[in-house]
Amino acid sequence: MKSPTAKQKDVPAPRHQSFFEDVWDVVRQIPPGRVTTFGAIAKYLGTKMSARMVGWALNAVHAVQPPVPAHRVVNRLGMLSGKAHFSPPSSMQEALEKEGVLIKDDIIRNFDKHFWDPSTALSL
DNA sequence: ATTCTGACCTATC
DNA sequence: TGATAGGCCAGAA
Repeated sequence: MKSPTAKQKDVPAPRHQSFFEDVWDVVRQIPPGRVTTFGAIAKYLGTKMSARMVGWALNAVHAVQPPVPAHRVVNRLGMLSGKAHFSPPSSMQEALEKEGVLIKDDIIRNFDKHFWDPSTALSL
């Protein structure tokens, strides 16, 4: 049944999930000990996607469920750009080191080695 | 309604 | 060689 005058606000059935959810979904698929970049996620979602939105998506991760391992997402240079947004900031580095990722000067060592590309991993 | 910013990346001068 | 501008979507003032 449906309410004639109801706006159906409890029916969150968007044709395509918000861009944010798409990003979170990809980030959640990042295996431990691996890291990815904003551009990689953006490119995987679509060329029309800009890396900027990926960052904004993670910006709203603070109240999303299930939790998103945003600490595995870094910029193309492998530097913990979002480190300052963690609580505490060192939490991001600790989380990565805990998974076996060496970090020096807020930059991931062997970044290309830990680099996890969704287009390749989730590649059809 | 408009304006601005935001954890980026790529291209061009 | 470095610096600058543009691009994309969403949320807040």
